[in-house]
Amino acid sequence: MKMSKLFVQTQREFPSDAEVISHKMLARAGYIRKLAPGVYTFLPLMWRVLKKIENIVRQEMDAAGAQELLMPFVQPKELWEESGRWDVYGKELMRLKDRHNRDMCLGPTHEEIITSVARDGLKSYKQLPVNLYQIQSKFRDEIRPRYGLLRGREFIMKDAYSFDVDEKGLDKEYENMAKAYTKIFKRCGLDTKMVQSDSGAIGGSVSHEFMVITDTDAGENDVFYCNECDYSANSNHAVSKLPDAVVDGKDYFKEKAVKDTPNTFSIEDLCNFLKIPSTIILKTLVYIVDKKPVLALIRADKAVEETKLMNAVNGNDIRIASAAEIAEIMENNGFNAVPGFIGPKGMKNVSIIADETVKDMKNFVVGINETDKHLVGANHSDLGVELKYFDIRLVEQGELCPQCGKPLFVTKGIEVGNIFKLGTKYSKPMNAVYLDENGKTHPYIMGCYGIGISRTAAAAVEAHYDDDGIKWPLAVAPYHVVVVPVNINDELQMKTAVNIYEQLLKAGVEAVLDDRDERAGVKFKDADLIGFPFRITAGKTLQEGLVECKVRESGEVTKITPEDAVSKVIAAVRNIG
RNA sequence: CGGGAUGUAGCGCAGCUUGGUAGCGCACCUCGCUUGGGACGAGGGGGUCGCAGGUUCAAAUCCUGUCAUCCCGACCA
Repeated sequence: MKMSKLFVQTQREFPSDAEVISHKMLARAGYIRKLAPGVYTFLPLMWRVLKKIENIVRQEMDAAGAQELLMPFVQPKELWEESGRWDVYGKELMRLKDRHNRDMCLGPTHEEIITSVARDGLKSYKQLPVNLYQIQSKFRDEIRPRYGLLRGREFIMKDAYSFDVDEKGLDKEYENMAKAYTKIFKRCGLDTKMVQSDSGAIGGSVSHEFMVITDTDAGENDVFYCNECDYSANSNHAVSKLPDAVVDGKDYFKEKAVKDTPNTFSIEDLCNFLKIPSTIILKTLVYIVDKKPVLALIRADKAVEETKLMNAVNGNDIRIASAAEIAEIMENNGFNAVPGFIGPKGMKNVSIIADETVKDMKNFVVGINETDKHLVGANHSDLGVELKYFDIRLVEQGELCPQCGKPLFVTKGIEVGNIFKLGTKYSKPMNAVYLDENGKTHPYIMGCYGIGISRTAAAAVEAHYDDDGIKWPLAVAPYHVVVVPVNINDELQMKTAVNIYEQLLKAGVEAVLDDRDERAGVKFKDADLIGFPFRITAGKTLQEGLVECKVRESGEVTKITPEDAVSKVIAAVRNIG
């Protein structure tokens, strides 16, 4: 490809609406163009990158025994009603009507479709196991798309679905996919960590996420990990042992008493007023889960992890209650306390979920639904309710690994892949069954496995860049090399460059010839920004019969003969396959 | 949906306070000059100033409404 004809417009400045590195770089270097929030055109360079990633995914999925197909993007409501998700998926599911007023939706994921495909085709245990996948645009109407390709509404995803006769088969395929995923990301130039996670709207029992750990602020997930053993988990799923699990307020309170605690609306106020540590306060938070009130009880120095709380009550949607909602809930229970003084005592018609940290508290401080008062020196028998304990706590760095007891660390991660054990979550309600050797029907045991293709591309940028631009890993770069004649009016330079370019093309290397009548600085800046892994420059060193070969990743520059430059690049490209 | 901000050429911005019919840099076209890290000079093309009302002789500018976008919180590949 000749640079003069390549459809790319680099920008001298970063777009003002970009926040994270990958978005800034991809927009400035002419890879993407925004059409609407979270909706981007993939310009030719971007499309080449995405196709490279797709091909790596394809090769590894095929090698792992999966078969590619392509399902419809627009889906009828009926299937979603069969699985029960039409009502619970929420606003991320883009719903629309066709001309006959039939309800449809844009596919955010394809469990329903693949399950219906499977039940029509997979009738016998002899046909199982099967793993089917597709690479396709998905649409999720995210509340707030941001970070460019990292959180688009329309994005490219590889989604695979496995069907087995039993759990054992699923476990095996799950392992198989985990291995394939690690390989895929490695080939894309990304080191990933496989972490335990919550299974969210997709559902199922076990799930893991593949996280790219970056030092940029683009990582949206907190990942907790242990340096001593293999434990790692997303913050929405991480568990830990508390270093100081048993707390007793007996040093502060000799006996149980109701105390005046005026204007202590926050835990901090209360600590200051009573001159006590927050560890001996029982904190009560009011949440709304699926429109119903839930009280969350937790030791006050710890925070509630909302996903865990939601799961504790089998909910789909959670948010903290507004002041007005709290007032209404209090009124329904015959109280009028304001936030800061709320507690479980006397609360009816609300779910009360206590974190495990509450279990070992003694002689603590708790709200009793009276404004400006707290009960101090309280114990569980004073709460007037039998508590149900769950782990709803947000883990913090420094807490101890649940497996080996060593301190946990936290880091930011970009989730590029996710694997789930679905079990019969879809096959059962959708009556997707096979016949065993005795002629008995059983629902398939399913798994599903996603990779964000466009997100992986963005993550690759987050992991490989410098001040001058992108440093694509060779395997996913839009082109392998740019050949730069410094001055196209210099006959020797131009002839040498064209010669190198043609040799590279002949050898199957993806090369660009920068044949633009631009000054050297412009060409070099563009080459760095776009991120060609190699740059071969035909310039003044030709007087010694040499060209320059620059490696973008390391910045290393060598003066070598044109022949050596060609062989060097060819060798590198052959090396990635 | 709550909190904050912004809409002026493909990109980045000024002009608005104090109304007088739109400007700068980059990019684009032409010519000259230049050719190893985003040169320079001259000339040129491109904008119903988000949209709709209103005030006024006159609105990018003032008023009202509306739409959109971006950032911070609840979603997820």
